[in-house]
This record gives sequence, C-alpha cells and structure tokens, in this order.
Amino acid sequence: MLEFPLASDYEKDFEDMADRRATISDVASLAGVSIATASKALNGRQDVRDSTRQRVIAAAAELAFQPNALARGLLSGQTRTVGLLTSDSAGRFGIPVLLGAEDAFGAGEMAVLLCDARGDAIREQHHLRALLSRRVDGLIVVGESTDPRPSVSRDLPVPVVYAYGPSDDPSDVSFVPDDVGGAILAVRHLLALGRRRIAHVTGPVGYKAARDRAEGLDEALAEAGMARAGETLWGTWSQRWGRHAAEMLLRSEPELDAVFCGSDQIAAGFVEAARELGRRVPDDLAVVGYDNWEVLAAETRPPLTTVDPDLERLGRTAAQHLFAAIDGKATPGVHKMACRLVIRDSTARM
Amino acid sequence: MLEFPLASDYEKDFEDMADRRATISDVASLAGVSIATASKALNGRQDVRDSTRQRVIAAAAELAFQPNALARGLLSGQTRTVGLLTSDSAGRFGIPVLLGAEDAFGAGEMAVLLCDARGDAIREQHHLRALLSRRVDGLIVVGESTDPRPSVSRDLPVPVVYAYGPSDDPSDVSFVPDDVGGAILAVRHLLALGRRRIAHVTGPVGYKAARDRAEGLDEALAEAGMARAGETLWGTWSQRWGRHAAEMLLRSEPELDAVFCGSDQIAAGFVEAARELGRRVPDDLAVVGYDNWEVLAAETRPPLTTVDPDLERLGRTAAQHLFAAIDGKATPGVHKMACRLVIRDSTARM
DNA sequence: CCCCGTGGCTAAAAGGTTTTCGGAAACGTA
DNA sequence: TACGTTTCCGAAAACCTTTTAGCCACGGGG
Repeated sequence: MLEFPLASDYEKDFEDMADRRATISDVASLAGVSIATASKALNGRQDVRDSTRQRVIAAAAELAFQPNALARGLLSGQTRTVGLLTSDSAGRFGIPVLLGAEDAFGAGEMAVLLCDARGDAIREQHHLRALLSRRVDGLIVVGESTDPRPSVSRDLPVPVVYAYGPSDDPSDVSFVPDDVGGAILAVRHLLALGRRRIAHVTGPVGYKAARDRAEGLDEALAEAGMARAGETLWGTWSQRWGRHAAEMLLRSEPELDAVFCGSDQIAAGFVEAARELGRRVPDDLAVVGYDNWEVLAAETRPPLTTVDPDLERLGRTAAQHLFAAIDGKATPGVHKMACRLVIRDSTARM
Repeated sequence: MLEFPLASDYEKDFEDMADRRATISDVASLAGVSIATASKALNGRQDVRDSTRQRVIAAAAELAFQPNALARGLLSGQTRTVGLLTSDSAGRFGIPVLLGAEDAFGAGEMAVLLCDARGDAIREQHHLRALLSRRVDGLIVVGESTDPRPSVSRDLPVPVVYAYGPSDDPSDVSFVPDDVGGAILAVRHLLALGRRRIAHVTGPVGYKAARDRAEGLDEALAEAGMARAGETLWGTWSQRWGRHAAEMLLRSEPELDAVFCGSDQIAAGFVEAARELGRRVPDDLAVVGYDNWEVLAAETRPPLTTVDPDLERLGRTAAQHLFAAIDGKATPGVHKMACRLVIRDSTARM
C-alpha cells in the first residue's frame, strides 16, 4: 500500500494553521475544565480554585488565546467602540479630538471607528447607519467650524457628543472652544504689555469663530475703557489676506501698536508684510494670532504669540463626557472650553 | 383598589424605548414569516415569493431594522472592518491614507478602526491585540517616515499592507512614494525651463526620504550630463533652515539659477529669504519644493512648484491591495508609487 | 394511482462568549 | 447519621444572524 497522507491528516494540518484562532473552548479542553470555568478563570471571577485558574491561564497563553470581541459584544451589548464622525477632511480639528479621545479611553481599552463625511450630508447618513449597525457604544461628532450644525441625535439609540461645532439642538451635548474668552485672553495680554492702539484683522464674517473673537476683543477693550483702533477687518482665513490687511492698516493707522489676528494664517501674513514695511515686531508692533497651528506659528519671524484652543483637551473632555453619557447621565447644553495663551516673541512690553 | 401601574406596564414601556433595537425576529413576526424567510427576503436570495419579500421589506422599514453587524460577523468570520495603525500623531500622512482607503472601500461598505501608536512600540502592540480581538479583516500600517520599520506581520492571522513607511521584511507588502522618481520629475522640469545651475537643500541625512530625493536629483543631472551646483545641503525639515540655507547659498553661489528643496517647509523659507535678498523668484531663481503641503506651498510668494507624493492615491492603492490580499493573493515586495509635479509660480522659463 | 420534482417556507445548527443556576463534594455541627 | 454550609465546577441559555437540511403541497409524467 502506498503511503498517501489521509484526508484526516490534511485536515489536521489545516487546523494547525495560524488562521485557525484559538477559542475559549480550546483553552478549556487544554486545561481540562469546562468552558464556563475557563471563562471565569480568565475574567478574574471569584469562584475558581487558584490552581485551576493557573492551569487555565497557562493554557490560554500557550494557545495565544484572544477572546472574540464580537461574541462578547453580541452578548453584553457593549462593543467598547465609539464612532468619530468628522467633516473636515484635512483632519485639522478631527485629529486632536481623536488623540484626546484615545487618551481618555485609555489606550487599547476603547477603539475608535473613524468616518469622514467630507461635508456631505448623504455620506454622513450612510456612515451613521454603518456605525449604528456595528453597535458602537457612542458617537462623537466633530464639526468643521464652530457654527452650529444639524443634530444627528434624533431617536438615536446611543449617546452623542458634539465637539468643536455644536449641535443646533440645545438638548444635545456639545463642547466648543470659548472663542470670546480666548480673544479676551489675547487682548488682556496686549493691554498688560502697555499696548493702547489695537486693531483686529480676521476671517469671514460668516464664521461664528470670527464673530466671537471680534466680540471678545471689543469686550476686553470696553472693560479697560478703551476702543478698537479702526474697524474690524473681515476677510479670509489666509496668509494672503493677512499681508493685504497689513499693507492697508499700517498706512491708514500709523499710530497702531498692536494687532490681534483671527487666525495664525492671517497673523503669519501680517508679520511678514509688516516686516517688509519696516515695522519691527514686537518692538513697534505686537501681533497675536489664533489657533496655535505649530507649523505656522512657530516658524514665522518672530514666532507668534497665539491663542491655543487646546483641541486635544477638548477632545479628551468630550470623550470623558461620552463615557459618562454611556453609563449614566449626561449634562446637556453647550459647554465652552477655556483656551490658553501661548506667548512667543511677537509680543513684548512697549 | 388604587390605580398603580402594573409591573408588566413598566416592561411594556421599556420595550417601547428607542434603545430596544429591532432584531430580525421582530421583523419576521411583524411580517408573519419565519426568521429564515425574513433573512432571505432581506438579503435578496431567490427562494422567496415576491409578495412575501415585499411584506418583509415593509416590516423592516417600519421597525427601522438594522442587522447586527456583530452577529453577522461572528457567523461569517468577516467583519468588513480594517485597522489603520499609524505612528504620526499629526496625521500628516495617516489622514490622506485614511481618505484614500475610505474611497477604495466604498463609503459605508467598509469601516476603518483608527489607532495611533505615537511612535511607541508598546502602545503599538497594545493596539494590535485590540484590533485582532475585534477580528478586523486586514491591517494597514502607516509609517512616520519612508524609512523601513519593523514588521508586525509575524504569524498574524490577517493580511497587512504597509503604507508610506515600508516593512523591513521583504515578504510583506509595502507601498511607498517613489522619492527618487519625484526628484527626477522636479529636476527635469527645471532643466526643461533652461536652468543650468541647480542646488539642493534638504532635510536630515538620517532620513531615507532626504537621501532618495538627493539621489534622484543627481541621477537626473547626470542623465543630462550635468552636475549639482555645490554640495547637497543637509539640515532640518524647517522653514528656518530654508532661510538659513538661502543666505549661505546665495552668497557662495552667485551664478545659481535654480534650487530644488527637499520639502515645502524648506522651500517656503528659501523663497522668503531669497526675496529679501533681492532675488526675483522665478525670474532670477526657480525654486521647487516637495510634498505639496497646501497651506504652505500655495501661500508663499510666489506659490511653490512642488512634487506631490499623492498620498491619497497611495492610500487608495494600499487599500485596494489589502482587499486583494483579503480574498485572494497578494504580491509581496515594496511597490514604489509615482509622484506628480504640481507647477505653480515659483518656476518659469529663463 | 404512484412517484418525483419543485417552489416556498420553517426548524435548527452554528458561530464564541458570559452568566445563571444547580449539582457535587467536602467539611463541620448536632 | 442527618443536615446545613461552603467551595468549586459544569450544563445550558442567551445574544442575533445566516445557512443548511428538510417539510409540505401541488402538479405533471409514467
């Protein structure tokens, strides 16, 4: 008789392959206990004798056993997964929020399912259904601006937290940067340095972020019994606009000793143009930016003093709140998160 | 007898709550068929009478039925989920890859579980286990540079594709930008414009990206029977270094008519300094950057001609390949992806 | 009339885990 | 011995879906 391997041998080989993952029942039989006991031993429950527990743990290690999260989730109803629905393709705001969320969840404990709707409402609906069918435990929705955005929380079976851009439904939970407060921080800093004639160059008036920052500036000035130098200059969030504004402003307001810019891009353009026009920053002119976008703010000449909305902390807070909402109660409303001032070389005492 | 609500009433209320999700058995009973028939009707299988199918579909719609992806995955062994393991916190490379992957997967079809290891090998292991226990169908690993990185694919039960940074194991599948080719593209462009004295300013010599780009430059020059103007200047990936290099170079090489910079940051610093030193770009001096980092490249004066590594396409290709690997065969090795040249105003005919 | 094929449906198993409940053994007390 | 208590373990249900195998009735061919 020839020595052909039997079919059963093939099957055995197949079972030995790496992609045949060990289950808890494999662990149980290797340890010589029932499935239930193996489960209890591995999950640290009490009613297992210590020697038995050791045997099970050794068996699990030998088989490189990894519990199947699907089966676990199916039973418990908890997937330890949250969805992050963002709209800013660039990841400008979504990424810090993601990092903060990962921090809050404790690395590896919770997983984040990331979806980018790219500003398309239909795609957003699509992603929403996909996330729901995957039974995420909760949802973080990241807006592309601080303007209120349509709520997605109607009759959703999981809690939702909005980050950066608030929901338009006040009964939802939203975390947004306090742009008014951030601007106040910046202006108080300028006032403390002895600056008296402060102008404001910012982005499109259509953005709540721009309006809020302008409001904060006026509020801080009023508080000190002062007024803005000239009108607020609305434009775009670009370096180009910053340069253009600098050329106009430095001509029309020769007495100017400080400028508060609505973004680091604008500020970067502004300092560049000011420099070329022979104004010394910060000696003649102090400049403050907004966003603390490192690649820009730290690389200008001089590096920019700027308001940091601390998006990572915002993300962490949003994630923590989502936790609270998942297994308890949430506190609805729009929560304003304080910004912090990062002082670099573009501001100094007069 | 007082009218207290009965326990059963409470339960009924509870069942009515939004978080009691409809299952296929709810759909089946509403439609008056068995679970099996409901499943077949909803999944478009053949042996269901048409009128029955309509009834089931109507019932599913009424209950807003969403099949439980966990149960489905448990049975089929396919979760329609892939893990994206990245190391670049900033998302500089990870995000385009993510977008490309989402495109390739077809929105909503496949989900992406995003993990950021932040350059920490232990955290990476942690995330890897979490992803595996969630039974992802495959993995995309995004490196933080184009230097080879340790393989994670040893005995992994799912296929892995490396993007941006290749694996150090040649039997893995990697997709990396062709930096040599990108540099050649840039230099040929300069030569075609009639430039003859071309210098190179780039990042740290420790980066393969920097070395490859330098190599591409030399290769393209040699091909045209020419040589580099001066030595390659190695530095950092910063605007500051670009400015510094410009000051040195424009003094030491007055004949210079073009500079190829190893990154847009360097190029941005370079054009700024060149401008201040009175050189007209592109008339006196053509400048080419690398990366097509829009916020920088499009905002300099003049906007930068630059090499775009087309990371989104790279991500899409990697994802498509992961697909192939999941349900078929993979072609191992390091695949170099062509870059493309984006021509803006910093280069022009002499 | 009997047999067979087929269309349309259902029962049941499978997938992996956790939890509840009950059983068995061992031990102490009356 | 009879009985209660404690300790440890196992059987089975539950989570939800898909698939396989089988059932039943009906109609046509022999």
